[in-house]
Amino acid sequence: MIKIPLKVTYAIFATLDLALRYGEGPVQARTIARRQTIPPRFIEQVLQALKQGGIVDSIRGPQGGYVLRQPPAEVSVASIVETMNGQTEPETREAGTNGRALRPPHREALLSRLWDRVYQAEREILNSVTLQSLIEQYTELEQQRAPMYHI
Amino acid sequence: MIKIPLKVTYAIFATLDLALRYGEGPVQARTIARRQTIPPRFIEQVLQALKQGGIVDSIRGPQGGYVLRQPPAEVSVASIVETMNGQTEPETREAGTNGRALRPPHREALLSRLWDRVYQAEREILNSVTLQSLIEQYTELEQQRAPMYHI
DNA sequence: CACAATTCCTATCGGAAATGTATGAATTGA
DNA sequence: TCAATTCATACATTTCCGATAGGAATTGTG
Repeated sequence: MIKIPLKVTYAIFATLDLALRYGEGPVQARTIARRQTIPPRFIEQVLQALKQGGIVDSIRGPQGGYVLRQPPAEVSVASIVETMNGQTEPETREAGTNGRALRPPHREALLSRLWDRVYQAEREILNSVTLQSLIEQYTELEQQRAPMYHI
Repeated sequence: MIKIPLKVTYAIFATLDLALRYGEGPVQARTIARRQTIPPRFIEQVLQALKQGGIVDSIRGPQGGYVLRQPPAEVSVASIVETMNGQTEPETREAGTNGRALRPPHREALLSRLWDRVYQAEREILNSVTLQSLIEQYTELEQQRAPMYHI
């Protein structure tokens, strides 16, 4: 029931792709797009945002591409989500001041306290998950599927 | 950073308005709209949704209106939020199946697990808050503002 | 029964946001 | 110099959200 923008999902898969090749030099946007089935021209914008957020670095020119700025264990999903969300805020519309007659001021405060608690809980969870732990979970799942193939 | 639809805020204030008059007979949509500064024609839709969700009951005809279906202590904010969110789902679009080349199936599972955890945490918080407790918090805040006036 | 008050149903609309496409400029290794 | 790549920006399309509108259905009251 939670609404996760596609943009965020793309960003996680893209950084996950980079995490799997961490230390092996830059990966091109096109390559990530192909492997992760993300629209090629769209992923550029996602990577731009991730660069602005300090998640990835970029190398221009031939053989250029993108690399994770920090090792996968240092990159929390929270930082990715926050980066992708906090992108576009042209005007902080103040909902509630649209007409006249502001209700008692506490009315608004009541709910923002509640939303704050929810947001806080969300952040704690996403902060505890890193690209590294995601990869580990992933390989676990893979092994459950085809168990002991390597023995 | 969390995006709470106005619809949800309206729904909470509307039910809160009903909670304050619980047991005193139906309240008309127009009355709630005026008191809570909500667009009159819009609140009808909100109340419709709340009715579909089993939160309120409606009485038609003159002197009709809306009433809470259960006492305020029994109505959790979670039930209101879920009712208002789960409204419009024409088709559960499966992101990722749009072209060809499904990625390894676990890739999707990985994230849905994560979102599930987040959603779960949110639900636990919202489940612990009822209209009754909101009212109590509200009057507490009011008394802090103008303390001891009644002594 | 007639009437008016109310809920109920459904369509529509404008603007904003999300998603995706397009074009070309800037950078840089070879 | 050239080609591969990122970078910047604008544009198009679709979907969602908040809101408005018109009238149908229900029902208490005189």
